[in-house]
Order: sequence, then structure tokens, then C-alpha cells
Amino acid sequence: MNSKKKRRVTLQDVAKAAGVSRATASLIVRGSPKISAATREKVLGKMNELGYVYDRVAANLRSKQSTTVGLLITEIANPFFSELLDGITAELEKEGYTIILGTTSDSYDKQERLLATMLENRVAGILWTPVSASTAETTKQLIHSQLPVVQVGREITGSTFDYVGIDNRAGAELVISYLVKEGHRRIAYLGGPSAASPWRERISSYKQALLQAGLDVDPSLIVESVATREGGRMAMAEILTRESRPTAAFCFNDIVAIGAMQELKGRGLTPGVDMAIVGFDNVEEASIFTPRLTTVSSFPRMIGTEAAKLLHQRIDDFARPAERIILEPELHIRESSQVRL
Amino acid sequence: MNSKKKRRVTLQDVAKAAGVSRATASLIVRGSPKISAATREKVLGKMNELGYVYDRVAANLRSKQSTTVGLLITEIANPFFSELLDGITAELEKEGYTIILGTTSDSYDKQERLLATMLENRVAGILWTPVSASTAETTKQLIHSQLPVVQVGREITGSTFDYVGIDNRAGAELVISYLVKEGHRRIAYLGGPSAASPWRERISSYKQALLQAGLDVDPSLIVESVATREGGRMAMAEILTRESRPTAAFCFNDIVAIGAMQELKGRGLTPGVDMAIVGFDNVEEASIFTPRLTTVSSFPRMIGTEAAKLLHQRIDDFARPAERIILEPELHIRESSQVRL
DNA sequence: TTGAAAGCGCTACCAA
DNA sequence: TTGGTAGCGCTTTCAA
Repeated sequence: MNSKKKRRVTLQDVAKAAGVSRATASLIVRGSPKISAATREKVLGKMNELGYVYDRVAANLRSKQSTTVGLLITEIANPFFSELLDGITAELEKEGYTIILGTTSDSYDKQERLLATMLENRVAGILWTPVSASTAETTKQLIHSQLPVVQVGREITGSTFDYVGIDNRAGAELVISYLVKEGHRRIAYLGGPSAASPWRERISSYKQALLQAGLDVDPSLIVESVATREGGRMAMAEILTRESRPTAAFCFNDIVAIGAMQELKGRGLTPGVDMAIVGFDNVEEASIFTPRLTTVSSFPRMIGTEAAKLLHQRIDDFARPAERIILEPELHIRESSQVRL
Repeated sequence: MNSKKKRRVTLQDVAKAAGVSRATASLIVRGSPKISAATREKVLGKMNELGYVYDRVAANLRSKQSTTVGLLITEIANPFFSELLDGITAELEKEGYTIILGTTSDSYDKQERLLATMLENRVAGILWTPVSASTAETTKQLIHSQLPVVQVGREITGSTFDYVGIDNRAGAELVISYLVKEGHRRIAYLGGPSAASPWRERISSYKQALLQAGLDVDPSLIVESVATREGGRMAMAEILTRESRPTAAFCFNDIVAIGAMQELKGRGLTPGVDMAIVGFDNVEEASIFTPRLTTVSSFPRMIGTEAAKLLHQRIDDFARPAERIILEPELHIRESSQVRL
């Protein structure tokens, strides 16, 4: 730290310069109406003159308040999360909160560290996408801290925090019934970390929809991976080794789907001709890729906005009943799934 | 706020429970070696038992320190910025800083508000991409506050803060000399906000490179726009109205280039056949689009990492001379520019 | 409407 | 090595 930094101008300094008490000056910075216009003018003038900067840290300490919220997200690079982040920050900033950001890279330890830091920094609440390895222990600590918590996009099994997400089961159901209607009988499920709640919800609905259509669930058509393009490539590579190839692949998300399509292209196969590919999320890349990707909207920006609103409400009233906001997905049929069987 | 929230456990409480003084307990939480193992054990045990959470806000107030840095970025949705953000947060978290995030949407007022908030929150330093409308006045205020400041990707003209960015002039030079070598004589410059420093650096180099190649600079081939896909579409639409069409377009960034290519496709023209398209940044989409986009790497993640390191150094030593780190761009030749003239 | 005094939770400083 | 006291910059409370 720099040693001969100018001393910060305090409210005390301003008060003395203006010839009023500290308390009066304090009321003025907070815009209290009980101060005469003349005094206010005089004090505000001095503040400007001295270059006074309000010390919110000290104020929050004294008043036991906090205008800061913690935001914990797994990764930024995935456009689903960057759009989510965009929605969250826009709403939180509008509501006047200051945001402390942390990224976990889906690591349990990093999540623990970041949560601890946020608690130490007296955040008023936490908005997060819990890492897939989160446990009941994680939940317990947060509950014990009595902090407003909203889960976004993913949830810890058995937790009772507010939650905003997409209806993953309905989304998978839309996809499978569409593919079945198109005549597909062998539909793979590709990519994604099985520890995350969306993965489990989607696959459970995938299986159920297959059974309802009178089809078997073939475990060899289910390939897990990390939720990246590279993961998509690897999952597709593996599925292509099966003796009897699937005619369609439902991918965990758009990024995985794009990786899968790249793998197909790399082998001289054409997505949308040799195999139907469907994604999930409807990120921007989905409509930019050739062929354009059939996918399900999961409205990350709207999820972010709703989650931020929910956190605001919970901070206002900690005792209110837990709320779950589940958005309805929409299927977007594009060229990647138009296979003639 | 919830009214009957449990009182926070303080160091005082811990000290009393353990039968030591507050000062001793304080030394222990900070890991001082001057405490006997027995006392330490006893106190740490009590902390656990009582569920003590360190109050960094109070500690920072007292010690006049700060472990928080402000991060101000124009937008998250553009992959250039999300990759930049990724690089910055990874490095800052590694260095132990807590990050306050703000997004400006390139709005001057929002930037002012967010900067004020960060100052009020006693950040130890600021890492930012100044909005394009930033002025000398903005600079003056920050200098007056004596805060460590690092500019990322963009800089305010005449400012003397540390800066990390790409060599925009070299990047534009690479592109134009390549296109000229390919035989292009009419090369458009599309998209981007002319108020931002990268835009000005690139166009100045574009003009110079044309002149050096013995070509004229035709102002009707320069179309400004917002730096979005939509902006790219509009810029392309406009350039197509020119009586004598350009054979190549150098776009402000990849997002603009993709918009421009979509506009071409929408009119039945083929990028890479009917017109050569070159972007800037080399974001992931660039190699996903068909045709794959010829572009210049601007290494946002690395810029982020370097900027975070620089801020760390400046916080350590405020008096050190201002540093400028300019990364060398690389041209990636792909299909979008392979036009047979 | 304004002022004086106390104290938020912590660290700094000095004494023991 | 440990403890007592003062005080970071602000808000709160009560009195004037």
C-alpha cells in the first residue's frame, strides 16, 4: 500500500468546515428532509469543495446494513451463463445493489472459499448457481448463517432456498416427442455433467418420454461429458462407435450440440442429414451455426432478472415462504434436425 | 430487513468465551505466530463452536485497508468481453481480491454512478474499459481520488493510467496488407463506435495501409455502427447501396463481421465468394460460423490476466511509472476471405 | 432543527 | 505472549 496517501476527507471534516455537527452532516448526506435549506446548501457546498466521498463501508458497519450482494456463477465463457450474468447484473444494479462476483469453475473448494469471503464481506444476500458437487452440508452452513439465498438455473437436492430455472423436464419432453414424431427410434442423450440438477431432470424426462412412446431406453446411447464444445465432440465420437448408430442426438446444451456437430462434420457427416441434432438453451451461436441448431429456449437473461427480483424480495422479508419460479421452455425447430429417415 | 435476525458473533464474544482478551483473539484470526499453541487451539475451538464469522468490513475500516477491487466493463454479452472478464476474474481471485462488478452498457452516466459507488465502497483499485464517451473530466476525478487504475482494451485519450490492450494499428495493418496482396482495391471499413480508441486506431491504420499500397481512401466505404450483430447487418446493408461495391470488408470486430455475413447471406450473396470479410478479435464464433471467419486474434483472456497483474502491482506501489502492455495481434486466414477476383 | 455522546466490530499501540 | 485503551467513519439516540 502507498504510505503517503492523502487522508480521506470525513464527515467530521465537512461538519467542522461548515460549522455544524457531525450528526447534521450525516443527515444531509442521507437526504433527510428535516434540515433547513440554508444549512443543507452550506454543507453540500463544503462537501464539494473538500472532495468528500461517502464511506459506505463505515456507514454499513454502524447501521448493520448492507447494500452488497454476492453473485456466484460456475463459468463466464459459456454464453448461457454470460447471458444469465447479464440479466442478473442489470436488475441488481437497477435495484441499487453492489455486486460481488465470484466464479467457481464448478469446483467445490472454490465455492466454499468464495462463499466464506462473501460472508466475511457482509453481503446482504447471495445469488448463485451451486456447483454440481454441492452437498447438504453446504446448504446447512448457509441456512445457519441466516442469509437470503436464491439458486439460479441449478439447485441443490433437498434445499429449501428460492429457485429460478427452466422446466427441464418439459424441455426434454418437447424435444423427444418432436423427434419421435419425426420417426426417430434411436435417440442418443449426449454430454453434460450428471451431477448437475438440470442434467438429471432432462435425462429423467428423456427416458420417460421414450418409454411413453413405446421405445426402449438404451443405456449405450447415453454418454456423459463435460459441458463444453470439446465434451460434445468426444461424446459424439464415442456414440459413433456404437454398432447400431442413433439417428438423432439430444444434447445437454447448445455448446455440446455444436461440438457434436463439428465432430460429425470432421468425419464427413452432415448434421441435419446424417443425424438429427438438438440442443438446449438457444444461445446466440445456435442460430449462427450451419446448419442452424434446433434447440429449446431456456431464457437465461429472464432467469437472471427473475432471480435478482426474488433475492430483493427475500432480503426485504426473510420470513416469506420459499418461492420457485419455473419458466416454460420453447422448442425452436431449425435445420439441424430435419433428417429424412 | 428481517428484524429478529441473530446477532452476529463477534470477536469479543469469542474472546470472552475463551477467557482471553479481544486483542489476543484478533491476533489469532490473523494467524499471528506470537500466540502460544495452547491459546490458539482454545480460541479457534470456541470460534468453531460459536460459529464465528470474521468481519472483514470492520477490519478494513479499522486498518484502512481494502481487499476489494472494482471491475467496470461495458457489456457482458459480447464474447470478447466475457473472455476478458474471465481472464480478469481468474487472476484477481488467485491474488486474493474480492471483485465488485459493474457493467456500463457504454453509458457515461452509468459509468459515473458505478465509479462513485466503487469509491464509496473503498475499493483498493479499479480495472476498467472506459466508456467511449469518457472525458478528461472523468480522468481528473479518478486521479484526484489517488486510486490505482488500470485501463483494459480501451483508453481515454491523454490519460496516464496503466493500460493493457492489443496493438490495433498492427492488427489493421495485417488485415489490409493481406487483402491488398490478394488483389483487393476497394476495401470497406464496417461498424463500431468511432468514439472508442480501438476504432480510431484501427481506422487510422486502415487508411495509412491503403495509402501505402497506393490506393485511395474512399470515405463512402467507411460505415460506422454499434458494435453488435445488428450493427454489422446495417452497415453491410448500407455499403451494398454504393454504386461501386467494395470487394472486401474489414469489420470492426467479429460480432460485426458475423452480422455483415448474415446480411450478405440474407441477400443471396456468399461471404468469401461475393465479398471477402475479415473480422477482429478471434472470438469462438469466428471459427464456428460458415464460412469460417478470417480475423485477427486480440487475446482478450490474456489482456485480462495482464491487466489484473498490473493492477496488483500498482496497488502495491502507487508511485511506480505508468506501464503500457500492448499485445501483438495474429492474423488467422480462413474461408471468409478467400475470394477469387 | 441541531448537537453531544455512545458504539458498530475490528486493529493499533503501548504496557505488563 | 497477553491485555487494556483508543479510535477507524459513520449512524443512532436522546436531549436541547
